[in-house]
Amino acid sequence: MAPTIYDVADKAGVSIKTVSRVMNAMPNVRPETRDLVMSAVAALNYRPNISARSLAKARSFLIAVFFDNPSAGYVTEFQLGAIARCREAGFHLTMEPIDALAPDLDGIVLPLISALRVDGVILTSPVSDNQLVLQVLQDSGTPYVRIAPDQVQGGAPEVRMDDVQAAYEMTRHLIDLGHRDIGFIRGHPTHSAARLRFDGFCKAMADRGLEVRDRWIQQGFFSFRSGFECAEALLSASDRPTAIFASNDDMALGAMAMAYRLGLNIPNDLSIAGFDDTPAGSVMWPQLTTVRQPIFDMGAAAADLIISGEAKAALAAHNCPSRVLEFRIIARESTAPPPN
Amino acid sequence: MAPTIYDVADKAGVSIKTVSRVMNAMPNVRPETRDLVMSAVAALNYRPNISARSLAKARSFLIAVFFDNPSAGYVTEFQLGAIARCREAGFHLTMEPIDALAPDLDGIVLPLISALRVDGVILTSPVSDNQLVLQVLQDSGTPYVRIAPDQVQGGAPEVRMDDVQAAYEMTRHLIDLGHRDIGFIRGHPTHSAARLRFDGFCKAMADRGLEVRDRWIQQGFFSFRSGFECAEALLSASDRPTAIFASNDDMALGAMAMAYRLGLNIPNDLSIAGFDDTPAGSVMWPQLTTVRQPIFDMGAAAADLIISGEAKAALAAHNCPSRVLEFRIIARESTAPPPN
DNA sequence: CTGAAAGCGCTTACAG
DNA sequence: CTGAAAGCGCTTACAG
Repeated sequence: MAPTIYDVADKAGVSIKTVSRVMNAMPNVRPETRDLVMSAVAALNYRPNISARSLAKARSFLIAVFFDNPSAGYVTEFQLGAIARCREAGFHLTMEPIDALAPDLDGIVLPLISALRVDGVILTSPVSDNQLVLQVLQDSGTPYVRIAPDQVQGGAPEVRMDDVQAAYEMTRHLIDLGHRDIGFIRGHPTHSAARLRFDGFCKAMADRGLEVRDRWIQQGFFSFRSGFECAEALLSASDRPTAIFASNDDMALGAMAMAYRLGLNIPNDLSIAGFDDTPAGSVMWPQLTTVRQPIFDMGAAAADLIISGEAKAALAAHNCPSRVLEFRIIARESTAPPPN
Repeated sequence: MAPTIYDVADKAGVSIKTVSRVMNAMPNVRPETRDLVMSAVAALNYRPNISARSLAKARSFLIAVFFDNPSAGYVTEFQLGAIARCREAGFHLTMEPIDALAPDLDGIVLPLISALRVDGVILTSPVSDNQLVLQVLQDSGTPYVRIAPDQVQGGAPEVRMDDVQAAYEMTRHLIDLGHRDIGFIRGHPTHSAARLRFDGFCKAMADRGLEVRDRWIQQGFFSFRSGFECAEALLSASDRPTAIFASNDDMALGAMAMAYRLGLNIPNDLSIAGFDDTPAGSVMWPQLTTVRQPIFDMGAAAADLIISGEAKAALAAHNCPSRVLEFRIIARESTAPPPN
């Protein structure tokens, strides 16, 4: 039904090998021969069968993303970036949700990679720090890329941004506005970025000789609800902070909702800053001051590391080249000087 | 490197055909033979190579989702449902964002299906009403499923819910609380569900003899920002409605933000209702009254229609069996009787 | 109930 | 610069 390489070869009057050469942009084809083949391809509307190609090359042109992330905005944005790069190279992306706490985790992961024979796997945080998953990948010889991992570990490239520095600069932004009493909402404990952002916050406070009060540090989980609840703990006492720095946008929005509930005006009574620059933050009122994290670009970079073969090379050499992407502080309307 | 069907056959002392029979759960295998094969499979940790199987069977075990949706929450939830069903059946999902306005849309879609040879395509709204995409799929003989389509059209099964009835019941809920002055925020004009929800609203109002004022109907786009802006138009005049029914949760949350900005208390001064029951709505304060749409189940149903072969049958018979899933009105804290 | 042979549509050495 | 042959790892008729 669909035309095969034989049909194209017949029509062009060449061998299938020559068609293969043209389709794969290999050298040693005369321009005229090439044109002949291309015409036949166009006339028949031929596309190579990816299964046949996969079988012959022992490659699948398929990249899997293992994820376990509470933020739909993050997942979607990352996915879009990875797909963009895949499309340029004729690759496809398959999304595989992974429950890190599943009892038979390797029973889930192993079939995934051994049946599909993906050319590579992208691990978003916190799966990027799951030792069992890393081990299975390593043992099976599957190239993989770790996103924002915690521990440096050989065998796979890393894609990350400088979370410490970003949190440092955002804290600095609040301090420069005049805030001295700053509350902090920590991120999900299993995500290493959560720890790094907290480190950056503490460092900035210490550098200016400002006190980090225990009561003003709250443990969140990257969800809107946790931000809502942490803000209540932060704001209900009489000695409340004049600014809150939340470790991601979802929690910042939760904090904002709680502030409204308590009758506080933002930013006049309270400044709020987030982290991520997800779409919701830029349309919330007032617009959220946040750190722009290049999530789309991180997805594209991760796909590129697999497509380019760097991930495979890292696996063989057991090293971990890393790509560090740029962030940017986005000062919008949710932060202002403290009252009085 | 990875064990093949020959390795298993050798170890079990049978032919590869018998191994194939066991792996595919086909009849005519003696229990003892079956056990022999299973032991060999376990011992070698054998998994059939999906590329080889695809090539031989002319099937890919791959399902593509074509989407073009502004709501990350919707996309992720749908994807999770589809993946759950795929995993049971050894299928995988590849996500393909489609820009309906791309100038060379068929140049994008055609390679996608002819190279991958997916076993089926799931079209979420509004791609499910894109005539060009439908035509390409139909011509190529690729089974597909349409989610919440507008026009009934032969060739593919549909998965939908009764948007008219759901909007009708939600409007009824507001009327029963005592509201007579109800504003409505319409959804994105290219999504057929947007029109159906508006129809349900109008029907409920008419059935109770209530007036639908032009000024109280606003055109939104399913985004937080559009809900925010529509609510401003609705609430800034002196004769404002006592309740707002937004066509999705994102817009309802936008309306809520605007109400706060204008100093209105929810639900005492103003009731707000949404549609979808996305996670954000249930943690916002006050929790959003909304329609629970079974997005996860719709994803699972769509995958099932392809895996079970119903989509293929529909293509051959040129009919369109439909699966209509149940909704539920979730009355939470954002709606209450009108003031006075 | 089980097996030997051919074929799915490509690519990879190997010749020339 | 081009081609004939073998092989990737499965499944599908066809025998027995």
